[in-house]
Amino acid sequence: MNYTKPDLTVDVVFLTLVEGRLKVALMRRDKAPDKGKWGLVGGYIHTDKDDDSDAAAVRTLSSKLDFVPSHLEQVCTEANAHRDPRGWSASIVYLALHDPEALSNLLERKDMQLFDVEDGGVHLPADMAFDHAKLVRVAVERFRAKAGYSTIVGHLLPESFTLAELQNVYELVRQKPQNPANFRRKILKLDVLEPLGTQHGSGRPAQAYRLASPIAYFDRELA
Amino acid sequence: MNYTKPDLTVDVVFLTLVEGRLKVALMRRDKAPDKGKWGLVGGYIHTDKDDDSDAAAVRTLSSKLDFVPSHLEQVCTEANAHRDPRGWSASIVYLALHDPEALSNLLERKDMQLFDVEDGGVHLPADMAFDHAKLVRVAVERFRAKAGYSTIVGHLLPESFTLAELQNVYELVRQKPQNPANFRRKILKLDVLEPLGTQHGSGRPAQAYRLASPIAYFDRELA
DNA sequence: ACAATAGTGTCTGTTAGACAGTATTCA
DNA sequence: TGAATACTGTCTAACAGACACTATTGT
Repeated sequence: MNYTKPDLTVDVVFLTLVEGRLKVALMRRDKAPDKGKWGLVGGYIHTDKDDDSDAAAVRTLSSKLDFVPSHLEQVCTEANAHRDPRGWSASIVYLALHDPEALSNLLERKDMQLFDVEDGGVHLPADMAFDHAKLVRVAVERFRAKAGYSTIVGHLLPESFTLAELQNVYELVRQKPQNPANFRRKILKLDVLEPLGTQHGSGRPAQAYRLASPIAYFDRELA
Repeated sequence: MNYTKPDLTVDVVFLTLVEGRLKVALMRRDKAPDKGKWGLVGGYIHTDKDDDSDAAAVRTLSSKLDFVPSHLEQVCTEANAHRDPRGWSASIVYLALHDPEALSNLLERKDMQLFDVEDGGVHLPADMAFDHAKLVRVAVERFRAKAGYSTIVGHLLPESFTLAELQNVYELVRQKPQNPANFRRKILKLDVLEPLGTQHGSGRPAQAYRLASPIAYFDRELA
C-alpha cells in the first residue's frame, strides 16, 4: 500500500434568493493557492473535530459565516488529480439554502459576497478558485431539477409564506410561468403545506402556510 | 493545519438481475479488518494511477472482477469517524449495473457471490464488512427511485430487448404490475427506444429495441 | 387448429391548463 | 368606489388505467 492520501474537503454551494434572483455566497480566498480569487465556503475535514462530513459542512459554515442554513444536503463528490494544483484532492460538495432575510448582516463582510447564478452563470466572477465554477453549476442544476419534484424551494422563503410567494419562487427557479389557480390546486392537493395565520399585504390578505416537513417529494413534476 | 488525512476509498454496489431478482455482487474480504466478511467491490483510490474517482471505480472493478459494467454512476459519499475501525474514512459509493449474461464466468469464483437484495435486504449476509449493508441499501433505494423516471433499468438487460422484457424489469424493480398495452404506449411515446430487428420466442415474434441513449429522463413516473 | 405471445382499439375517470368570475382587503 | 390581490368554478384537451380485441408466430 504505497500511495499518498488525497486531501479531503467540503465545499458548500450556499444559495439564496435576492430580488427575485438566485444568488450564491462566495468568499475571497485569503490563502494560496488561488489567493484573492472567489471560492465556495469550504475547508478541510478535521478528523479531530468532525464526526462526519455533514458535521464538517456545518462547522465550516458556522466558523466562516457564523450561520447555519435551513437546508443542507450532499450533492456529489468531485475527486480528481487536477482540481487542486497541490495534487490529488477530493471535495464533498454540499447544497445549502436559506431565505435571504437573515443574511443582511453577513453582506457587510468584505470577504463574502452574493453572486447571481442566473443566465447560466455569466454573472459569476470570471476567475473563480479551483473548479468552483463547475461545482456551482452542478449544484444549481441539481437544485433546479429537485425543485420540480419536491418542496425544496420552500427553504428559500421564510418559515411562513403565502401561495403567491411560493408560486413566485417556483417560477423563478423553474423559469416557467404558472397559472395561480392551477398551481394552488396542485400544491394543496399534495398535502405538504400546513396552514398558519393570515398574511396581510396590499390587497386581500392571504392564507399563510409552512412546510409540513423539511422536504417532501412528488411523483410528477409540479412546476 | 494539523490533522490526519482520512482514508479515501471507492465502493461499488454492483447490481444485476438473476431469475427475476435483484442481486448485488459481494466479495469475501481476504484482509483485516473484517477479514472473512462479505463486502462491496472496492478499494483505495490510488493517486498515482487514478485520474479521478470514476477511474478508480473502473480500475477496481477491472482488477477485482475483470469486468466493466454497462452503467456506472456515483451515488453519494459516506464519510465519518466510525465506519472503519482504523479511523476516519470516506468512501465514494458507486452504483453499477449490467445484464447477468456476461457474469456466468464470474460466479465460479469462490470469493465473489451474488446476494439477493429484495425483501429489504433480508437475504444479505448477516455480518457484512464495515457499513456496507447500509451502502447497499442506499444504492438500491436510489436505483429503485431513479428507475421510476429514467431508462436506467435498461442496463439490467442485454443491449437488445423486447418491450415485454423491459416491462418485466420495471415491474420487478418498481414492485408494481403494469398493463402491457399502457406500458407500451407510454414508453414508445417517450421516444427513448430505437427499433432493431425482431426477436423470436415461443409465440409471435416481438419487435426488439435498444436504448437510444445510455440514459434518458422523464418528467413523470413511468412505472 | 390451438396455444402462446405481440400488439391495437376504445372506453372511462382523472388531471393539467386556460380563463372567467367572485371575494376581501386598503386607500 | 376602485385598485389590488386572493381565491373558486368550470370547460376542454390530454393522459392513465382497464380491458376487450386482433395479429403472428410455433407445434
